[in-house]
Amino acid sequence: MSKLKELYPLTFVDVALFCVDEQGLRVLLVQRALEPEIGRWALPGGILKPDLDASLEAAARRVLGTKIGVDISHLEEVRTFSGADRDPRGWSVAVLYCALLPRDQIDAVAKNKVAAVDWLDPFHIGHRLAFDHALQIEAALRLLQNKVKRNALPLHLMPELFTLTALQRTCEAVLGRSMDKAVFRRRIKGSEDLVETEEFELGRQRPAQLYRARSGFLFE
Amino acid sequence: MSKLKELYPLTFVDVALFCVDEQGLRVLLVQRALEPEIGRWALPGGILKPDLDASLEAAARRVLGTKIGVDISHLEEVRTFSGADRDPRGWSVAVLYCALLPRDQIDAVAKNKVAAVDWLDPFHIGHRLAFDHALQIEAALRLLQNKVKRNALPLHLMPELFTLTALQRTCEAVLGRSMDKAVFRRRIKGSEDLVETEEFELGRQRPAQLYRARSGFLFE
DNA sequence: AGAATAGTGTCTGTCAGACAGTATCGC
DNA sequence: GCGATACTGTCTGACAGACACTATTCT
Repeated sequence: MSKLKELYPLTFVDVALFCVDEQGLRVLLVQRALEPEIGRWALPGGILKPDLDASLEAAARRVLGTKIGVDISHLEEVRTFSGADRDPRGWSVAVLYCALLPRDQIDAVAKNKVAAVDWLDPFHIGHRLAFDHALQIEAALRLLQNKVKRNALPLHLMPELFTLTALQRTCEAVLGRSMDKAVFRRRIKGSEDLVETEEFELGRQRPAQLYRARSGFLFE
Repeated sequence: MSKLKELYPLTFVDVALFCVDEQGLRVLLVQRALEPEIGRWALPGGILKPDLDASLEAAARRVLGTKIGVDISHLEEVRTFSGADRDPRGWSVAVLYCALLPRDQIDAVAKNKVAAVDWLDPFHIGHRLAFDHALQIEAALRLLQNKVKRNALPLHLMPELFTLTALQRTCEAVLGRSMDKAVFRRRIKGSEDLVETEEFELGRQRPAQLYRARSGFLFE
């Protein structure tokens, strides 16, 4: 078996699942129930199973389903992490994926097969994480921020119907800075992915028009 | 052994090595000397060897050295390709890297351990390629183009000293379209990575000032 | 002088940032 | 009316595209 490890790397998939709540941007972490790094917080992840998985992306989707009970359509590869030292079990490859969860489905996360799950601020993780997962979160966060900087709309983070102000708050949460309202609206008005509805969100003030994402929209 | 294949994927690294010659942008392909896909053209690549390689990127660097005798400092991961069907030897993962070769080192390519090597136009590959390498070239090309579109300067493609016109021709070769000279110069004048020299390239016409890349520059 | 290429000046439209203004609700 | 939030108008500076212009070499 030790001979095997010299020939075949262990292959993992890890997922950085982001959402936005009242506190801002959040990333899902799970507390490890097994060695190695037992008790430490980590990104949800698992071993690639060639007999079960059609691809690495499919493996990531399976892991999200079995470990935390969520079904995410939109997964994007971030990059790989590899080497002999990143996991005590041996030479390993981890392929990191980034995923976004709509803010009205935050509570849908179950905790199958893990000790605990929690949403944490990716800008200030309070824990010392397992393996190289602090690095992984940083890489996923940067990918997400770069896309939003390039005017991609993170509509996967929004509920079915949302106001433009809510969308702006979401982009601000991702970037970690506030934006000018008029500038933001002017920029996104041209987007094909944004569909106006006839509905309004009522509140204590002037009602805000509701929008929805175009079906089949991409986060690009 | 067949049991093994159900547990461990084969892990490959492939490299799309680009250069620019008089014809425009080129990508390096090698003709396979072994089964599977013997005789077909493919990107240079090889199996990850955990006992030799410190990381996937190191593996890519080793493959470039042993197969075609070039030593490339700058490697960038593009993405992974995976699944049961992409290689007849079994469930596999291929991690694709992109690399750039200076135009004055084009002839440095040797052909160790492969039947033949050739530089081909990545926009119009004439051959039917091995595995999913046509897809891989497309992905690497898009990465390269996107960086140049975002005003990154592909200085790794340039020789030690070069004129601004030569740099523009290189960018045009990458993008596959021509650019306005004044616009191009205005844009790159602000770049920290571009260092003016006192030397000039003499020719049949007005001499052109020579530039060099700042040492430690990044392609971003 | 003329050809050829290096390099610059300028007009125009577009868009981001900043900020103030108007509109429409609940109370 | 007042507070609060939605939404819009406008000024300004930066920059891209287009294109014409000047500069410097060789023959």
